[in-house]
Amino acid sequence: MSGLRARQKADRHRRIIEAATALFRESGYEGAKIEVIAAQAEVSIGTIYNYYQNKGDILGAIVSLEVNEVLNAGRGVVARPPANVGDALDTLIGIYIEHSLHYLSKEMWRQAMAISTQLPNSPFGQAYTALDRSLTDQIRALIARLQAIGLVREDIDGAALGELIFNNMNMMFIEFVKRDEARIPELRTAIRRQNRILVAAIGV
Amino acid sequence: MSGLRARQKADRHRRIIEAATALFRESGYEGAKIEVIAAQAEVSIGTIYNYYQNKGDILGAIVSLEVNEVLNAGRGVVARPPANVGDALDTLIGIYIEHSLHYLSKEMWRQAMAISTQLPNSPFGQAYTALDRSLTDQIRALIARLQAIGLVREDIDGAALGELIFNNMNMMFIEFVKRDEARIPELRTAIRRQNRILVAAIGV
DNA sequence: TTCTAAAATTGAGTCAATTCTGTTTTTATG
DNA sequence: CATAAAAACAGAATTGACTCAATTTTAGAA
Repeated sequence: MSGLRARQKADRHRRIIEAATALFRESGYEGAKIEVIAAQAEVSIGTIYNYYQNKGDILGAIVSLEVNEVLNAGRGVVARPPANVGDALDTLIGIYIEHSLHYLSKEMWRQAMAISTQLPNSPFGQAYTALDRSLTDQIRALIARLQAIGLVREDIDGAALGELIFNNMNMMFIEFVKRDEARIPELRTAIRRQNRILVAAIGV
Repeated sequence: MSGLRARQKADRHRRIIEAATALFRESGYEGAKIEVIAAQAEVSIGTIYNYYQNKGDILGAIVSLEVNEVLNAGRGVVARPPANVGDALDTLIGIYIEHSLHYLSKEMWRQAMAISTQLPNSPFGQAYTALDRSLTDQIRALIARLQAIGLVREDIDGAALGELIFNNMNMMFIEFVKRDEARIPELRTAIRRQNRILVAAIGV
């Protein structure tokens, strides 16, 4: 019987994530003390460290939820892309960016990104890299789809192009979260302008 | 007379940076305790914090040295670029990448990047952003030069293109420092492959 | 040379993440 | 239902970055 123990475990996980999400949003990542998260989740400090290797991993679990939602939303665009290369890219990237601040504040993103570079081999570091990879793959899938439809030249190196587009978008997003006053519409406009160069180069 | 006081100050700065560089390389950023840096530099803990706002700023000073060297080396390429768009980009990017591990280990880069996203408004965060900006500007200058020579089409949006190339390179470099086993030649090959798409699009 | 205000240094103390060890709870077995 | 091993928990102790009030050093005026 794996009953009680497993149930309690899942329950504690949930309580910790809920408490942390609330506190991160409320007081910021640094401001949310482990002691307080523990109290609000009704577990001890030791238990938190039994579930997560460090404070960053708690944030990591929250980031994963967000990115997986974004990936899901992106699937629809890849399946039925707008009938124009520029719009197709803009729509997919739009989904990524518009969703991005749904659960996570800019400060939470900054911390998450920082931790993922700081500790690339921690559970969260690896998970974050995998998420980036999934996003890159989704952009590549869109390009492949556009090639299949005949909107993008067949001789284009889709794998390299997908990386190029993702890397540029991601870097722009990093700069975006670094500046509290930066706004989404301007971010999207800037990325559109950059992608225009590519769109001109790859269209049939 | 600005003598003694200024001299001692410069001397202490130098000793702190020297001690920190050695210890960061030896024990890693986390492993290098402020207490030990202070002892090795023959100043007190408090003095270190009088010179630098936090541990990250010490690393920041070292990063600035490195990046400024790279920027200097890049000037030569911009002044007399190879007579071919692909080679010109590859040469400039080659300089950036080949220099990058001269003073800084991958671990130091990871920390520096992490801090710059984590605390974008700290002295170091701002300096790091400015350095990125300078590198972007240098790539833009190269493109402008190539346009002047007639190797790149005049109607290309040079500003956006420069960002695109820098952002992609930078993101590739971030992934590179995140993986200890990653090697420079493979990094350069991958970036060359990505840039090939652009080169094809922008050549006259 | 002597003296004083300003500048700089010092290191013990604070604070919060993480570790560690003893205790409690759960499970499985007879 | 008793019990021993395994798993999970608790929270006091540790650790290391950073602060701050007291002390020392320097500059330069008298």
